[in-house]
Amino acid sequence: MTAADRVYHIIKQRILNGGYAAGSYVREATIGEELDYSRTPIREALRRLVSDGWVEAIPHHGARVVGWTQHDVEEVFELRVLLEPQVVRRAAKRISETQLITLGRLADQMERLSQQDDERATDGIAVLNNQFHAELVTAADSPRLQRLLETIVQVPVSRRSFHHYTREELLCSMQHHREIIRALQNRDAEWAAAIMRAHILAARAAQMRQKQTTTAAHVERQRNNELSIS
Amino acid sequence: MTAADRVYHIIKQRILNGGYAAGSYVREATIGEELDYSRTPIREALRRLVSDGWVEAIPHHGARVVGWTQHDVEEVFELRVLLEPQVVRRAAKRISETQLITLGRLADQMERLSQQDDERATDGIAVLNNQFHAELVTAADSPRLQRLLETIVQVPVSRRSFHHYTREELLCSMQHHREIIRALQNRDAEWAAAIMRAHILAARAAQMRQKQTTTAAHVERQRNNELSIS
DNA sequence: TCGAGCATAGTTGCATACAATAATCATAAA
DNA sequence: TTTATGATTATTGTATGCAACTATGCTCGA
Repeated sequence: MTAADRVYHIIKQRILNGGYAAGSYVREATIGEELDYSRTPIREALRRLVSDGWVEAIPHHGARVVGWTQHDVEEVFELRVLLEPQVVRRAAKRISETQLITLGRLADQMERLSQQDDERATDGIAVLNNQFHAELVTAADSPRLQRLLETIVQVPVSRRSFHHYTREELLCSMQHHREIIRALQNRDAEWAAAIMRAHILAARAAQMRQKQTTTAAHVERQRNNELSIS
Repeated sequence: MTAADRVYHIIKQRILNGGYAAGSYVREATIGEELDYSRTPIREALRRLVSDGWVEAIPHHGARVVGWTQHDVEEVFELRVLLEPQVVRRAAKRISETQLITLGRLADQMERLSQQDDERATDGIAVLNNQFHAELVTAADSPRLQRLLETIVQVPVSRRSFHHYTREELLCSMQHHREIIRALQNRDAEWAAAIMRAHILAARAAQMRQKQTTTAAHVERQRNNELSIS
């Protein structure tokens, strides 16, 4: 792993953790001294973050961390509703028995965790859920589709959403996973796609609802029409 | 415009023109001396080309120009069939009168050119067609959707396809443009999406057919399962 | 004759110094 | 008081030299 790779991941992590606030500038020299790298790998990392859409390059003024508005989140869901069903449509024709077993195991674990009701369990579910979707993307076997999804589905956004699910929504989501697996076992592309579509639309609904119930701590952000991403 | 920008465009152009063959390496030092830049802007340009998907970075071995297989083309069409209808679905709700007029003018010009039947006219149609689609993307007003399309729709591929249309296919394509405009005038998102879907599937059919009718000059490429991109 | 290991060459990866550019602030004139 | 203009400063953009790494070919041993 090169220095540029390391710097890339460090900065990305900081953006996700809120270490760098939206709108703030990431200076090449500043972070370079802090991490004890020269500006060269920092520059490369920032360029990659720009093309990933995490920061925007202001010519001769630096790299600014982008802010997420409610509108951005809606845009992403609109695209996920198109692309994620396509993932399972392809997966239905290509998935292996081994992959189906893996998906089943992930669904088992998620269901077990969803019995409990604490923060740690929810975190666990979020991780497993990401693995579930990653396995589906692998089974879909389309590098371009994978890249498009990686481009738009910023992990923290979808991950955070789990924390705002009601108990009912959580169970519904678990049901979806089971049904997706059944559809894939039957090699039924359209069935799988239909459930995945519902799965994403349900996630969107939860996210949209959360939009309303903002705590006082987020008032400033709301004023700027921005969202916490971590 | 910075040196890195210039280098980026030069290399990209050369890849499109066939100056750099698929599979060949673009050496930082070599092209640096040739264009009389240091390696730094060259590196940056190559990194951008990597993230655009034009070249792939082999660690410690250089940037290799990627080759397009028939399979890649199919993958792209599969995604365009999803995304381009979404463009007009959004555009139907947002497009302005001015933009509708612009689209109408572009359709006029394309139809006029399609009366003729020489290479230059076909080139002209290709350019106008790109403008037509670009106008639709603008009207859709979704930066992310725009970025995804720019990522996957490599202009030369779709552009070349026009040259392989039969007379009938060309007229059909012109009809599609007209009907898309009518659907947008009626603010009918699903009508517009349906026609756009047909439009892309028709383009795919033409492309797939062309796969069969390869000239002797392309035998070597065919042997490697690669396609001309320019 | 085959394989393992080592040397070497060629390429990218990184650091540092310098150049260029644009924003900001102060100052002066209208 | 406001605006324009120029100096200054902060920041990115570029060049160059050196370091690190990988692949390749050669040599030596089995």
